[in-house]
Amino acid sequence: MPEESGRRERKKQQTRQTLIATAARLFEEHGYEATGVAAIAEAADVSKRTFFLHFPTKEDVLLSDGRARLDLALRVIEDRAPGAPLREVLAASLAAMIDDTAARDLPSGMAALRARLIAESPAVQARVLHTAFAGQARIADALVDAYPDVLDRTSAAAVLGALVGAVSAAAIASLSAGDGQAETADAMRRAAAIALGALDTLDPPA
Amino acid sequence: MPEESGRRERKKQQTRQTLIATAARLFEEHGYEATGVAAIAEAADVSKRTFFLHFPTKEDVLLSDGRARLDLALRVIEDRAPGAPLREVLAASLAAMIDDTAARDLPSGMAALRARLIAESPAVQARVLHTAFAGQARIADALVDAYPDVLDRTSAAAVLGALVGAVSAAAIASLSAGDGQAETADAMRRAAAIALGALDTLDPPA
DNA sequence: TATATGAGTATACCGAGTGCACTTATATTC
DNA sequence: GAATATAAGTGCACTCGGTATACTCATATA
Repeated sequence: MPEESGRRERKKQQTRQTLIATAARLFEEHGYEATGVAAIAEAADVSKRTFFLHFPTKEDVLLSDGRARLDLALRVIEDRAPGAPLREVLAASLAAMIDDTAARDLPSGMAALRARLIAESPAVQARVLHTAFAGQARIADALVDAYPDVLDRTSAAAVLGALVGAVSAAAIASLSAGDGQAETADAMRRAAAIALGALDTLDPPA
Repeated sequence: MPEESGRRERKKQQTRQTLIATAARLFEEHGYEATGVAAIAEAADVSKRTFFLHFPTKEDVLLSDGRARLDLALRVIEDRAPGAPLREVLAASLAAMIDDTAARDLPSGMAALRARLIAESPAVQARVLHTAFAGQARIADALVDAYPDVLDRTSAAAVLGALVGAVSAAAIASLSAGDGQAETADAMRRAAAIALGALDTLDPPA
């Protein structure tokens, strides 16, 4: 599969990457609120309109890789072994996301920048929460499809809410405490383990 | 305690209530996005500037009673019996918030309107999540102060994240499924029970 | 009665985000 | 290879949420 790799697509991706890198740099230098979209576009040498062609809001330039991580989690659920227990699949799905975060997001420094900007700007905070919540709902739907006998929609939402809430709260707490990458990844894994305990209520382990 | 009840304060509160009622009516009639702050202020016969004197953002006119609910939860923690176990205090704190929601927020119709607007507008959704998250952080801090031996900041964040995440996800899922007040309150309580199971990891019950 | 205070006002302003009509580079078709 | 379709990017005018400033006026206080 050629995967859309013509010159046009490459240039589009390059514009996108330039915008992300430029925005990150400017946020780093002057803070989030003080950096306007017009300034980002100017520094990336594109029009303001082009920025919004790539990102629906100013905040989204910080969340570009979230969708990939969501697809990862959904694929783990879809490709589960037949008869695999809910708890196991959920743990694997979550682990895939955390591992990806540890492998890509944390080392790039993007996660740390994002954590700082979350603390600084309510707008960023709100958008991150909203994005996480939307992703969480999609995973919950996938789980209901996969385990219609074990989970109804509301329970699935509750379980996913607990997992995502625990992991993201732990990640933010750890990053704002100044922890390093390894400690943060570890905090996320511990939070996942704590929250997975909640599943025993629905689906007791042997 | 006289509680600031001069004529000036009464008029201020009246302006505030008028704004809330007017906003609710206009949102109801024309939808959230289609109702501008200028229109709300106009209909309430005050200037646009006055609206922002009472509410920091357009969304906040829908969330006026959230702070009271947070104070309720914090007070339960503060007034705990000496030696009361973490799990119990946390459950009581959460129950106080849910009960207050069921007793005041749901019957007033405000919760239902809010639920509809949450479904309709990402901006409202984001603001609700943000408010919930901010409250969650304050409760986590209070818990760390109350149980310094059991909880560090990251674990507290994880536990609270799990609880708040579970309850809000369940509430939103239930409301957008068209459930009534009683069903929604019940869904929130079940979600809380599920997430509280997670606590056994840290603080095993007898 | 004199004075301080704080709610509300009018106006001009900023920045995020959109609609629209346009150009231009790349892809496709004959 | 020329003709044509497509889609990325542009420029501009616009809406709307939110803020700054300098003001008026009612209420509270001394």
